[in-house]
Amino acid sequence: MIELEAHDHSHCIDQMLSAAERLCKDRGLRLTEQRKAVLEVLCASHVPASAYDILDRLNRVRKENDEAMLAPISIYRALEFLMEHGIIHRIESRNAYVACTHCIEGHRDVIIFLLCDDCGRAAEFQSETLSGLIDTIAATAQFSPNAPVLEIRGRCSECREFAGKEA
Amino acid sequence: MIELEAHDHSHCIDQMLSAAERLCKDRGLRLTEQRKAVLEVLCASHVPASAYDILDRLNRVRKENDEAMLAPISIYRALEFLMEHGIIHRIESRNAYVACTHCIEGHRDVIIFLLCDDCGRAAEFQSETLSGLIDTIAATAQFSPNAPVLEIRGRCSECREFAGKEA
DNA sequence: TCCAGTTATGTTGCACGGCAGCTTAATTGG
DNA sequence: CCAATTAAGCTGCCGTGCAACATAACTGGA
Repeated sequence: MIELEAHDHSHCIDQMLSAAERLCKDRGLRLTEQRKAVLEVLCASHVPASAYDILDRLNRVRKENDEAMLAPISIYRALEFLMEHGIIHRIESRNAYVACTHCIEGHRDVIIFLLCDDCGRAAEFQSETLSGLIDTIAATAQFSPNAPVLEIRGRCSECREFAGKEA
Repeated sequence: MIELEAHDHSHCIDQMLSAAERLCKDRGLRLTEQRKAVLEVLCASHVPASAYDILDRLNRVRKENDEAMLAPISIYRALEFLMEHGIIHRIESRNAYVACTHCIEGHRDVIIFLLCDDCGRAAEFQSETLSGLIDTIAATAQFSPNAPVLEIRGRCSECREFAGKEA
C-alpha cells in the first residue's frame, strides 16, 4: 500500500478531528477516549483501514505502555458509533473504514468514493447532479433509496502517472 | 427473507441460463457442471446468495443423492469464473452474488443495483446518463474508473406497499 | 450526596467469508 | 495416445463481525 500524501495532511487531520469534536459537543454525544483513538487512526490516512488494522495499531501502542489489550468488539463498537453519526464511512468493497472529510457540511447528497486500487486511497465527493439522477432512476423503479454511497474503483492520477513512468 | 417473484420467473431463469451458455460457447469457455450448478442456484432467485448459501444448497442435493460434498473453495472458484466473464455480479455490501440479467447485451455502462433491505432482492439497471456523469466526475478528479458497480440500498415498491398495509 | 438508570467497556465464544497451496482428475489439441 | 492445460478436490488457515453476557463509568435527579 503506497501512501502518497501530497497535501498538508496534518492540517487535514486536525480539521477532521475538530469537526468530529464539535459535532459531538453540539449533539451531546460522548466522544470517549476509545472512540477518539479509533477516529485518530482513521484520520491518520486517506487509505481506509480495516477493523483489525485499527485494532493492531491501537494495541501496539497499548502494549508499549503495558496497558490492557483491546478486543475486536471494542473497535467495532467505536466504528458503529462513529458511523451512526456520519463521522466515518464504511467502504463496503474493502471491509474498511475511513474518516469523513465532509461531516462539517453534512450529507445532503449521495456520497461518492473514488477508490484507487493501486495506492488504496479513498477520495470523497458529493454531487448534486448525481444525487438528482439517482433519485430519478430510483423513482422510475419506484424504489426508495437510503442515503447511497457510491464506490467507484479505479486508479488515481498519481498512480497512473507513476505506472506510466514504470513502463 | 421474503421472496416476492411477481414476474414469470421460470422464463427469467431460462433466459439467464441460455444467455450464459451461449456466451460461453461463443468464447470457447467451459461451463462445467459445477459452474452451471452454481449459476442455476443464483438464477433461481433475484435475492443475492452468499457463497455458503450456495454451498449448502448444492450439498443438500448431493447428500440426498449420496454424492461427495463440495468444499467452499469449489464454490468460490465457480463464482470467480462466472464473475470473470460477467455472468454474475458480486454485491459488495452483502458479500453475496447474483446472476446478471444483462449479460446478453453486454456491459457498456455503469451497472446499478437497487438493493431492497427488506426482501433482499437486487434489481439490475444500466444508465447511459449515469455512466456519462460518473465519467465526468472521474475526469474532473483525474481518476480512471474501472467498470463501476453502484449499489443503492433502500426499499423496493412491493415492500413499501406491504409496510404501508402493516401500519 | 447518593442512588437508579443509562451508556460504555470488557470477556468469551462462535459463525461466516475467503483463499493459499498443494494434489488429483478431466479435457483438449496435436 | 500423450503432453499440456484446465478444472476440481483437499487441508488448513486467517480476517470479519457480532451475540450474549458481565462489569464499569457516567448522568441527572431526589
